[in-house]
Amino acid sequence: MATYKYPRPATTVDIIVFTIRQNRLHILLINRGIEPFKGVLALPGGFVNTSETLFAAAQRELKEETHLSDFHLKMFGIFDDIERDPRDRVLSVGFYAIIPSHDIIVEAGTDAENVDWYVYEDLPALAFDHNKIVDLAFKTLISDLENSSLPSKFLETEFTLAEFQKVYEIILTKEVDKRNFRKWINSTDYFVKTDKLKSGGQHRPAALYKIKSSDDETIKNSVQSTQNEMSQITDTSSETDYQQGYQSGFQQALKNVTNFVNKTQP
Amino acid sequence: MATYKYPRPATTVDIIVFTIRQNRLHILLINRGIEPFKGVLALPGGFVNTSETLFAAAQRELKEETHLSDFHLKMFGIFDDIERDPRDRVLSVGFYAIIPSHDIIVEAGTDAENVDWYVYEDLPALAFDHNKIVDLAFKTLISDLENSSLPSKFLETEFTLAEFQKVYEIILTKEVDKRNFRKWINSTDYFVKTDKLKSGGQHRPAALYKIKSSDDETIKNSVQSTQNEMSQITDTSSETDYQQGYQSGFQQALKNVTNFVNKTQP
DNA sequence: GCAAAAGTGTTCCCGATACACCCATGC
DNA sequence: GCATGGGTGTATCGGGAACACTTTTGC
Repeated sequence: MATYKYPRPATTVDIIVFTIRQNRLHILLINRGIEPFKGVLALPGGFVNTSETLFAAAQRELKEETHLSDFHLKMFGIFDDIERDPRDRVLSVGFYAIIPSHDIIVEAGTDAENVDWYVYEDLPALAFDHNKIVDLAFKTLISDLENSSLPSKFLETEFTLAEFQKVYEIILTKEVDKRNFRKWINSTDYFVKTDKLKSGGQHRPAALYKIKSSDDETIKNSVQSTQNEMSQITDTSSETDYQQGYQSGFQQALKNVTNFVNKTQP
Repeated sequence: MATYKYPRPATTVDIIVFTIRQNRLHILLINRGIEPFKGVLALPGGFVNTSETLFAAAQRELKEETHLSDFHLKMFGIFDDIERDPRDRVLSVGFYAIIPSHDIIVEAGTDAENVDWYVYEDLPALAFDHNKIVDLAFKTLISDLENSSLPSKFLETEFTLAEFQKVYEIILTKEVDKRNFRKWINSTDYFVKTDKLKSGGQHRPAALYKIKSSDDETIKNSVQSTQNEMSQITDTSSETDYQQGYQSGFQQALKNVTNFVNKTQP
């Protein structure tokens, strides 16, 4: 290894905060108050200190800039283009966060002139390579929908199945079959029907569901820990030559490893 | 954002080089020539310069320490435990490489007293948190077997189906059904039968296959580009509460995004 | 009673799996 | 001719997907 005296790239974290408002997926952006890209929209984020993990840095930055503190947080990528920051060599580690719609807090912090929500599908050009980071965040979010407990992070602790289904439909921009959706809900042991009902309009009240857990508060205010590891490099280019590998006879073996565990931490 | 004057973590790359020797999965380790962990086995790797991408750093380090230059290379994780390096705050980005068995070159470089192959299943305690890094590299390799073209990187450009099947069996430590395996080979359009045969012993010669590609050399000497992005945080802890998410009606949509493209670059 | 959303089962299809025998060659 | 690995097809099963009607409430 080289010594410690060489110039080293700096490291930042950038956070894509997803929420759903008015039936559309939104992300949180700041209007940059300083150069470079002053006045341009950018992701919340900032430099990583030497005394904190990447997760801690992401939590700290998001709190500083938006006063949000509890959310589902997940590392999804690293961005290392040499010229991605005009000032210096800066690596960035991307995180995405999910907050329920009712938790919306928008309050500019130190570095941000302005913080606001923007419709995901209609984003302008962002500072640095942040459009690229957002793209990968969204792709990761989509693939993470397979983790069943994830989409309920967009909702309050108790939710109707119609609301839950709507989350999928909004993110995927695709209609979902109600019967199959409910069949799947029952096939997992992730959700339980509470004995409460939600009445809303001139129709039959809907049963409220919640995540099955010994500790509801842990779920609601969770930050997803990943033991500081990530995997699965992705390529955002749109070649379609992916092909499934051979699985016969060892599909189970593959599944056991492929289906990474998601663990929450308080 | 903060200014650029704060102390910053250093960034290293560590590379797990996989190959198959004597029908067993091996990885390349160096016997560290310098403190800390002098005399202890460790992964090849080193510090990232400000003028290179993480991929370039991984290629450079591997070449410096092992004189290997052409290989399949993939980023799979980031390791940021605060105390992972006793000297300083050091982030490490993990890569794995695959080289065909016949390409084996072992030659100690600048920082390594010794470089050698070790059986994956029988590794000793390594320096730093390298055991943890190796664990995730292997898990990523397993899940990447679903990318069909990947396991052929362990072989020469032309290979028999028996050899190819053996690669799966060695890595998964599990027998694979020959008929289903060949059915799958034909169902993909990744491989083509050449008109060559390989005779080897008192039995019927086997047809040689190769990856279907317009440029065979590109495949053989490829370094996998990932546009410097990675995704899919994983957790090596062994909780088993993973659950598949609901897919009905939008499984295709999910698959299109989940099945990340693997792109090669010269 | 009627509008509006909640709730509920069955059938079809495809891909994954299990499984056994003949073929071509070297000696 | 026989030992050795190469090469081939069929039947079953399970999960994903498509699909329509009854139920309960508010007005």
